[in-house]
Amino acid sequence: MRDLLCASIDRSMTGSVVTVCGWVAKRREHGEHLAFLDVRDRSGIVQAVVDGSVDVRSEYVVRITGTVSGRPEGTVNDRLATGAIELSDCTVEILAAAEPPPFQLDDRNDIDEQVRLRYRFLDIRREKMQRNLRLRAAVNATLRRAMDAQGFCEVETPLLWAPTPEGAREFVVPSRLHPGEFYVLPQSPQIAKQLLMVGGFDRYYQIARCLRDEDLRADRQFEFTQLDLEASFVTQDDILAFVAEAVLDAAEAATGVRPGTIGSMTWAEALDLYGTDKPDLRFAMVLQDLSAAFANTEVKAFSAPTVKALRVPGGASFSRSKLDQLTEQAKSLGAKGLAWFRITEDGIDSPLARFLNEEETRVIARVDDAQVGDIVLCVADEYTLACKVLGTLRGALGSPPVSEGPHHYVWITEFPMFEGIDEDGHLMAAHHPFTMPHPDDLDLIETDPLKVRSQAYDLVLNGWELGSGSVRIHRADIQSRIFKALGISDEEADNRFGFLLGAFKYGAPPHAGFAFGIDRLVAIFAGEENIREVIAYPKTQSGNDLMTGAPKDITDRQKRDLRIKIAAKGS
RNA sequence: GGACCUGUGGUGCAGCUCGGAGUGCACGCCGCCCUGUCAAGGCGGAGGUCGCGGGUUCAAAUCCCGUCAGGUCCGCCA
Repeated sequence: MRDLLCASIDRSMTGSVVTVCGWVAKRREHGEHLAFLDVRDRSGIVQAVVDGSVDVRSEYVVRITGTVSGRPEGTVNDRLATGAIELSDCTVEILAAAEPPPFQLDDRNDIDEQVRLRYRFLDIRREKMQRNLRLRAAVNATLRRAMDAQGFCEVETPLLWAPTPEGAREFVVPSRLHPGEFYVLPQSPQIAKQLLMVGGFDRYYQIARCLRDEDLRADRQFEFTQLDLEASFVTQDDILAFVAEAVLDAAEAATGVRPGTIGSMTWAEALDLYGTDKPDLRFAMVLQDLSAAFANTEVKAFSAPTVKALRVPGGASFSRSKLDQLTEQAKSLGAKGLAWFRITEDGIDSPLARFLNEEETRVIARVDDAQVGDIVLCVADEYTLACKVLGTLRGALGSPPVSEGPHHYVWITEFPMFEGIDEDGHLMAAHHPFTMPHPDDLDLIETDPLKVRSQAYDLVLNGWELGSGSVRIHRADIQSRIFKALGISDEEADNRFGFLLGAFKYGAPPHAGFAFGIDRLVAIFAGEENIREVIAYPKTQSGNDLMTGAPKDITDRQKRDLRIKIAAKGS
């Protein structure tokens, strides 16, 4: 139907007759005998010179046959890849007429996302969406190649799985053949892939769709895509190397530059220095611990187990209302307040300045090599809270836009095994209950469980958590000690994970794995703040698909088959 | 479940504080003119439930209450 793509036409083809197909991106009218058409296909646009009587308008689908010609002198368009040539003596065949689209596809105006999503099929015709989705395809292809090259075998796992009421809320699928019983859509192929290890697929991967019925965010959709992998007879370091190879290959494919090796820090270091387990390393602003200097302070606001400080470069110019707003933010995160100290020519400017003794003043003024014009923010509280509050402020005040700055990858290792206590007084697993504790901490499971580190690790890029993984427990004795710590009885464990634990009795190899979000990775590669920009058909924050209208009612027949009745609201 | 922001011809915005005729800008659309444009240009034109409902008022896009939709965030996401 066509010979080549619009943007592939160049000077070397001058004189030849070619046929292209595409959409009319723009028509420029010059009277009865001359009009210019920009014809667009997936490659770009080429200009066709046609008679003014040719009746095609924006977004008509056309097939144009014309002679490749150099443009007359002085009419070359340097801003266009094909700006030196045009198609002349054109025959225009209208393959499909088109109504004017509900919004312009030329990026001249911003478009409300509501409108874009309602007409997503038009939105993805736009150059930016074409670029983003093709970037995503290139990343997928690279990831597959990298995993294949490392000896991994792609295995598909079921979308219809058994309910495992643990972790994220699952999407439920009613069974027609077994009315009253349900499948769930997997929040991840976690158990399936561990069973693959028992099954002897010692290097598994999959580009897997995962589904979680939790509230949506800029970086979270109901359904998202992960590069999921698992391997047997490997250490944590092996897994990190497999993943790094795939991610760095993808980065190279996406950006043209292969990043250096991925550094790492422990979870405890990340919390201490950055106040978060997903630090954005594109900028410095490291938290400082002033607890020692304020151990015996007279300043009431600072009489707390921990005093943490954050220097904000240039922050001395913050207005009082800006500081009030930061204080409110700190309070909403659980802090009792936020102390601030402007570093000025004349010393420290702060409501608290007159309460500080000489040594304390000196310490404040030296935080993170503070300079005149900076501001130092302090939170005094329990250690973890102080870190997290300042970590959040650090991100809010320091993080550049997604599209800016280098790509700074970092491994976060040695996550705690347990975090907090649930309503029933049981410890909660920080990762999941099959995570192997750190070998040095096995003795602490029963004595000091909150100190137990795990062999769980995250990959973080520019403040985004890309993914996480762990070495799994393959020994029944350790598993039962973890279940015990979590308050999961033998019966309960059997009920929830019986088929996994049962399978492990038949020879479970030591294994470990990882999964990372491709949506997030591609969004960062594309410089997008929102993963919807790299997903063809995303849902809104309230879980609606504005194009299809989903979710929707089903027919009475469908309900009858499934024996489903909708209860009245509030019942 | 909660907080905040947004909603005005097809699209993007201004108008809203301080109520006074649907007023304006850019793009698009339709018609006419135009033989070298490429953000083409010129002339003319059509196009509105100011998200929806209620209230205050002589009078509401504008003030108040409620509600819906979209967004950002908190909770949630083992």
